[in-house]
Amino acid sequence: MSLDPRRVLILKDVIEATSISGAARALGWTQPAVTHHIGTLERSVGMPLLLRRTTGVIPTQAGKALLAHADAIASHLAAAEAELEEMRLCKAGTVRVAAFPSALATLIPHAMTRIHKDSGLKIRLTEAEPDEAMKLLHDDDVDVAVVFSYSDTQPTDISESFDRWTIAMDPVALLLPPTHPLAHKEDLHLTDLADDAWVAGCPRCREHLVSMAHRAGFEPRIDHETDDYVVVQSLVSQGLAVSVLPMVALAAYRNEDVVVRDAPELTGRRIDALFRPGADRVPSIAAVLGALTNDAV
Amino acid sequence: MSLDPRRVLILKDVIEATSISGAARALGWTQPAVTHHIGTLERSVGMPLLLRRTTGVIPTQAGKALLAHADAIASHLAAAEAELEEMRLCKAGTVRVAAFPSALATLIPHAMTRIHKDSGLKIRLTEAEPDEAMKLLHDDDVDVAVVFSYSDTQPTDISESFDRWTIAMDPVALLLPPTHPLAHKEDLHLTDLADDAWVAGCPRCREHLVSMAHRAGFEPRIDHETDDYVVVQSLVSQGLAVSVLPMVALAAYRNEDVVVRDAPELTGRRIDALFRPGADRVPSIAAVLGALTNDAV
DNA sequence: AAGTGACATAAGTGGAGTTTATAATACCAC
DNA sequence: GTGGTATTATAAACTCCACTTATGTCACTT
Repeated sequence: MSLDPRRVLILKDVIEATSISGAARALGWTQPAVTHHIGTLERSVGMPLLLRRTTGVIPTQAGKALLAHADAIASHLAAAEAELEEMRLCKAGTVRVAAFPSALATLIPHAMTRIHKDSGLKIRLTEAEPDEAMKLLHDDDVDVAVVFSYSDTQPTDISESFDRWTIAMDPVALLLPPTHPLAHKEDLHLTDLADDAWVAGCPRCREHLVSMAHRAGFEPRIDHETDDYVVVQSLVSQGLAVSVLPMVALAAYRNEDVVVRDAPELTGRRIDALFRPGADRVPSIAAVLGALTNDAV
Repeated sequence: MSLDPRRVLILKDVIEATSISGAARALGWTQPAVTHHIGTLERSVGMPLLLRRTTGVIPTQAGKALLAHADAIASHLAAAEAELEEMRLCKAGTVRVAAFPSALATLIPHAMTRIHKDSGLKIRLTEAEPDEAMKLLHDDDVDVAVVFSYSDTQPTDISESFDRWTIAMDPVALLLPPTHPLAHKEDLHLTDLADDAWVAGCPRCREHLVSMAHRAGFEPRIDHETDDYVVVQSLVSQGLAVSVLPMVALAAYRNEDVVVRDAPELTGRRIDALFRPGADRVPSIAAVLGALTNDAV
């Protein structure tokens, strides 16, 4: 027969109180209740654990042996309780976050300083483009994936399997070389740049660019490709091409030799924090999500 | 709120089964029962411990933390169970026995070899005269006290506070020098030795001797006193006195130059194994008691 | 001898814990 | 797609465990 851990702990109380009724008082119970527990415990081990005296009880050898283990069990329970309490207060624990580069340069640092200020949470950051970040999330390599998505791209099946908190809407801006003839044209439209050379970013961004161009009525001539927003601005500043970049990327790095313009045809992207369904009820993860959304400007 | 150790162990089962229903099957329960336990456990710690998927569950960080402690608790429970099982089967444990010298020389060795043969029990022996042995028992310095008592001495209050198993009745015999005129007299009575010099043993034995003599109608002349049964026989063999000794003492050592006789007035002593009340239900102690009583001839 | 505090036992009761039944959801095979 | 089979949660009913109350006994104390 198997030992009931609760009764083992009751035995510990009894031995420490040196009497059954003493333990009962300490537990806020009546004496027969404790007597009954000890009785069933003894029946389950098949021998007496206590010798009854009119002055109280004294443990047998078996009782002493069991007491030693009971102490260990009680310690572990107490330690677990303390640890969980710390977690509940976000004093401990690590939340693993994956984010795309420009978010890592802008949104995340704000959120991290806020979290460090009012909790003891540790954050482990991983740089990853959205698709990779979602894979990390799926494989339980991260707890939160900060991703972006364009409204004109189909949501992938994997991205749908997560819950999301939307952090921010991130508008997209046009980038022109200062020397570009239309750099300062009023009422600038996308079609004005139908014949220009373009720099495209990552596959998703390229797709978004093409999609916007199609809606405006032309096929963009994409001469260069890079997902590095510093390189994009560098190419533009030297007059080699025009391009688009999200404002968050521009907030992360801004080349002064680039003219930033808006155009009515431009559609933005949405920045989401993804997490495994239900994970937002875990306090530490909720704290990170909260810090991220509050930081949105 | 305090953690219920049973539920912590259930959580361990669930995580190891990777699903609630899997754990329920393993436990021989239904799935809602386990769901309920996990639910109350989560409520008691104030945060989710598991993330629910349709394919099963995966532990949160808090769940993993608790799992670590659950493993430790389960180990301790298993270890305790194994240890107690060994004790129950008398494969382990130590029984501390106090006994008077002649018992230590005769009864105890027989019992010990028997115990060593069919159990792994360890025995720790202490030599002690009855009064001292009872004090050791009272102070929990030994588990069993092998003592003797004469029917004509009042039981002390302390000896009454123990339970006892009677090991043997030990008759007492007369010791005469071979040169004694009555050494081979038929129909020998105690009064025949009313004018002889006597050797008396320990205080109890002396009391017993005097008591027997009084009943026979004389006051014995006690010239020598020693509680060493070798010395007693040595004195008798050299014709310095007559004496009485229990048969167990004679079995331990027998001086061939002493004549051993019976007499109708002689009353024997009882040899008991004393133990704290209830201790005979402890298997290891019961084994020792059993070996002692079975050895009685 | 009465009082006190220990333990055990019996009987009654309330609630914790379990089962049965049902529903929702996701995945897999056909 | 659709049916079958996983998983989960939830509601309601029932069982039995684990308490309490009440009582008895024993030992020590006054």
